[in-house]
Amino acid sequence: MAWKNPLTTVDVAIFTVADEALQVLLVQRAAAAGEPFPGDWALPGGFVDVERDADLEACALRKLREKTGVATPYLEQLGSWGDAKRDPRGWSATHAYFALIAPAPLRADGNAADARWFPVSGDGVRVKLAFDHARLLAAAIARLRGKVEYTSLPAFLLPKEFTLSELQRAYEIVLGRALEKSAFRTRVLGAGLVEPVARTRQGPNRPAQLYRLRNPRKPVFFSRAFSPRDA
Amino acid sequence: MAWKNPLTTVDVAIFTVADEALQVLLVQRAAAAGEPFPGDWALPGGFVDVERDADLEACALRKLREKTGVATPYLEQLGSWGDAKRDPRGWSATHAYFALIAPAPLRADGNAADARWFPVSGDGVRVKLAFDHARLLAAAIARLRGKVEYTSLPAFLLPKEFTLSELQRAYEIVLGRALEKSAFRTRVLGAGLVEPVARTRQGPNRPAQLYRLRNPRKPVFFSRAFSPRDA
DNA sequence: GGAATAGTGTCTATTAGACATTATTCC
DNA sequence: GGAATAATGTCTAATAGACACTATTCC
Repeated sequence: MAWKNPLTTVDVAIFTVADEALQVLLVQRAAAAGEPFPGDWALPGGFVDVERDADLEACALRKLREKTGVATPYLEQLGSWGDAKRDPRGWSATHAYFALIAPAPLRADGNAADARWFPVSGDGVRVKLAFDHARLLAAAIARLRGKVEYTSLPAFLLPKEFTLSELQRAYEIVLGRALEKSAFRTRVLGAGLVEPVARTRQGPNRPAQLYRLRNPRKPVFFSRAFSPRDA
Repeated sequence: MAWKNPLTTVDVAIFTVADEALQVLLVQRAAAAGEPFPGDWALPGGFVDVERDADLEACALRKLREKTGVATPYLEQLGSWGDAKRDPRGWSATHAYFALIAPAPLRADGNAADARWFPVSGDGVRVKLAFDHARLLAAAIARLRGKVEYTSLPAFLLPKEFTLSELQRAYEIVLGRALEKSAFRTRVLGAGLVEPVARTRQGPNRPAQLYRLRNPRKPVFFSRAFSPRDA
């Protein structure tokens, strides 16, 4: 192989919903000499380890597990970005994924000395990101918002059991706009996306039926988007 | 960098519609000694050239141009596949794209001694493909079929000017099922996807209005899929 | 006029959206 | 009973699908 070969990394945009906001997990880069973007915040990621990672998805899952302990997220490939300039060390290409998980405490161990949830505002976060991660994150947010219009993705941002109101709230947080309750329920129940469990959520008011995903691995696609009106 | 780094390639699934079928462009691999999969058919692609390719998309466009001469196709990133075994030369990752172009004569020059259109049948072609290209091609076909339900992608498989009947036929070929004429026209015209040009297609019957894309760069997304009935 | 395809009109069924109403709990 | 949220019902507007019908060319 007489070829100069690009560097290969995997980065993961990990989302959840907490505190009434969409949150993304960022890690702080080491301040060691020679490291690019020392101290900056970045999406969890890094070089593919050809000894440990069987394939790209396994690599993404490993990075997610190292930061959150979550082993079975919703994981989707976002795309890849590669050019001569995005990494000061040379021509590099990253395989970007995005993951949706229920709110989870972060693992402080390992090399992830500093991992934190950041609320999403607009098409990014308020801190400057390393590499071209602002671009990756914007793409992840756009993909998520786009798919939420016609899929069940927000269900993966919630704990295993949830009420329809909580699900609707997750949709509204990601979309940034209110949805009509009746239409929302008809749609969700009609799609067979969830099934009721024999428990209710108690509160200072009428208890709410709890549901769980009928298929916790696969999202459901609706044949119509929400609010075609504004389209 | 003490890292063993994966090999990096770009592959492109190039589609068109001709002879009443969806066609994909394949190239025959060299039979030289040491080359993997000698003589097998494969998607056009190969190693990223860090000297010539500014970024991944430029690399994909270069490969498309080398085979077809087309410079401005509809080009979309399909995803990436990387693992330890897909290339006998070592851990490799490919960035896959898919392109839609109007029927075009192939360029016989260059290293593409043998490039041919193959009709798509089912989720692939009838010849055995090199590497994991059968998997890539199946993913490309699935993506195309899926998006055709709710986008204007088939318009990119036609020449610059076309009639609504020709556009409908392109949809039907990709989808593999008939569409209702009236609903189709209402939808296409209502979406403002095309605009009439001051010419008609003559034939042994009533001439048909010719249209062109209003925006030849960007696809249109419909808010509803075709035939939600069967969904 | 006949064949062939282009293009339009009418009707119905489905369903999202808006909004009102009823239901069930805690205090 | 009052507050709060859950859950359902009713009405309307939009539109896809089915299918019939009209229009325009060549022969």
